[in-house]
Amino acid sequence: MADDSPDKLSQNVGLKEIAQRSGVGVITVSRAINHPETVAEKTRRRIYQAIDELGFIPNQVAGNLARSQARIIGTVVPPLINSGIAEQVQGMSDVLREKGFQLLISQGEFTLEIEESLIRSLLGWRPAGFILQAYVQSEKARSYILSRDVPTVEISEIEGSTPIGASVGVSNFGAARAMTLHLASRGYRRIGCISTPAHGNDRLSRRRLGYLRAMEEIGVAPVEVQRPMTSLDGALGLTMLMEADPRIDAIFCASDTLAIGAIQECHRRGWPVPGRVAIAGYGDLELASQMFPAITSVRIRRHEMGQVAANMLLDIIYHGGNRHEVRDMGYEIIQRESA
Amino acid sequence: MADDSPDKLSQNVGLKEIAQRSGVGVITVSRAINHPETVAEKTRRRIYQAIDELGFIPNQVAGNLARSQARIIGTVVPPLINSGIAEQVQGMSDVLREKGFQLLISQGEFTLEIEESLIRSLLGWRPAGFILQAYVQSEKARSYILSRDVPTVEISEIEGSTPIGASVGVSNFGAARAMTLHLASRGYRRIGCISTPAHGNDRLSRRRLGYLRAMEEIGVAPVEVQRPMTSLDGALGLTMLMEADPRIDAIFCASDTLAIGAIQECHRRGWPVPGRVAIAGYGDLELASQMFPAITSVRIRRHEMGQVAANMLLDIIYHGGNRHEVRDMGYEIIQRESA
DNA sequence: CTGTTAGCGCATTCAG
DNA sequence: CTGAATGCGCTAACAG
Repeated sequence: MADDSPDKLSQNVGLKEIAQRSGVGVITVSRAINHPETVAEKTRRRIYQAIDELGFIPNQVAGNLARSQARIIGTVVPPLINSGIAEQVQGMSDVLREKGFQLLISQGEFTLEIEESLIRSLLGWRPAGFILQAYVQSEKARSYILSRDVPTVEISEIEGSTPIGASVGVSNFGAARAMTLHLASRGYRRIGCISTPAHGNDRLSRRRLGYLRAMEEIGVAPVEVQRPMTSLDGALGLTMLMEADPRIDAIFCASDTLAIGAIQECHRRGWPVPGRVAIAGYGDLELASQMFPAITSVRIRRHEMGQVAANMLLDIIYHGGNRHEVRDMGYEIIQRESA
Repeated sequence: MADDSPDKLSQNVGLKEIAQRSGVGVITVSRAINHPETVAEKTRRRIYQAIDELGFIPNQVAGNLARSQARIIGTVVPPLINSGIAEQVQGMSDVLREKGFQLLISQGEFTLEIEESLIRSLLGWRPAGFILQAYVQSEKARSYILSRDVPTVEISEIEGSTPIGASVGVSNFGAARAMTLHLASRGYRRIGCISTPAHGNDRLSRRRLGYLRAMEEIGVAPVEVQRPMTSLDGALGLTMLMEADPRIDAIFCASDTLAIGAIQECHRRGWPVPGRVAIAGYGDLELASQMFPAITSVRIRRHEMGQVAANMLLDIIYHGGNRHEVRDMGYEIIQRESA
């Protein structure tokens, strides 16, 4: 019989079994799978048939060990909740899947220490690349990545500190400044700001700085408050701001979620928006356009950003693309009703 | 010299190098890493020091090949946007990370065909388990998983069709029915429904059925419309519903996002909520409690659900836990202002 | 407590 | 176009 080890379960099929069954060597099977064009049509068909009959699924772990580099992209993302991050991940997932890469993901609000250990364990899988959400603050984690020379793309603030590798993003600073100036150009003077404290030097803090810069430019004293990024905090932020200075006539919120919360608070108070106070957001969530009043916001093409990041990475991996390319995705001020 | 291959880059450190440097055999190093308690304190310290000095990160690909099962959990999730799925993923990620497992994720809106190929490639990594978002419709994909005998937990409708393995979730049917009856108990009679078409027999369609059942029970003809799950569709849905029957006095929305959209549409029309029409949601997003009016909704403990799923899976993997456990996480009707 | 001997399943040399 | 040997880096047994 062809089966020389009766103990073997039929599910433990490997290249060898396929090879036997189709009367070729293992390597030919391997080739038929990875480089089909190098195998004769006829042989290939026989092999495919055997694969199908035995329900063979190549062991990626073994394959990638032999190749000594895994078709895996590591990624570390902040909590996806209440933010557009999910769209970025979607974008990444879309293109990577198509190219046969898997996404190894770690999600959460991390301390520097955990971040380090995360990067370490990701590195343990010898990933072909990293896509990071501008989240690598720890010097140690950075040096790990650098020393292994793993191609890396950061989705981040475009003007921030030196990226590890390539990066794609928008100028959060510029966008926030532009939005603030936009409010000023529409006649608002006392513009307040609700921003979210950043865990380090990341994109969120840049939005605040953009606001501050704009206020400096228009020569009005800033009034600001920092709150976590929930709609509850948007409401609280508005309250705090109005207490600090009742004459505030517009508020720039560093995220749409905050803006939504602030607007609801205005409704509760019976304040017309933008009649009593104008509210602008950031991020242009789907919800923003549907709110009453519709929220003036900054549009970021997040899904596309994820796709671009993945493509840049693949370009580096496969074609030796520029490891330090910086791609500015730009932003767009969407003028609606709330400001 | 200790270094007998000068060509080797210092980054290509393996167990062997660590072993040499600390004067022990490779296996001892391996043990010091994986089963520290089986190695003498003193030896261990020497090994750790060497690891540190050389910046060694164990190759998981090799390790898992040897172990012939990867410390990887595969997962397939629908688009995370506009849903509570992100929280579930967060919950899973939290516990898996702690236990040294990595999460291999595929995200998207998949056809049966793509779903199959996804499961196949996930299987290629010989994952220790799967956590699926009730998304495996294809018979072929199911049989793949079954035949490899991979421990699986589905986060899903608790009363749906037979799960592949264990499952955790809530009765979407029951919750939707309960909410509808709740509305009835508050005096609403002509209750409409905006639900989202499901890609198959999943939790979304169960919500619709729960609504339908409740209407049958209270003896009122249902009025329903099906729309995608965006806030725009919530607004459109309300419009369509009111056109179909202007006497509708309450609407059950199969998601909070829809409910938010519907409420905004009411605002635009100058309709008081719940004065003109009451609106109830499902899911209890953070936003729901902050809206004006605050949205009456069904609370699902999604983060916890993710954690429970991960823990059930680990229990199966490590302690031979019940492979077909069904855990009902329950739901809670949160009465607020909108209905 | 530690080391030696064998693979894990596949892909990359080389020949044929 | 195909095949046979060799090794990817680590871990599981068994010995010592």
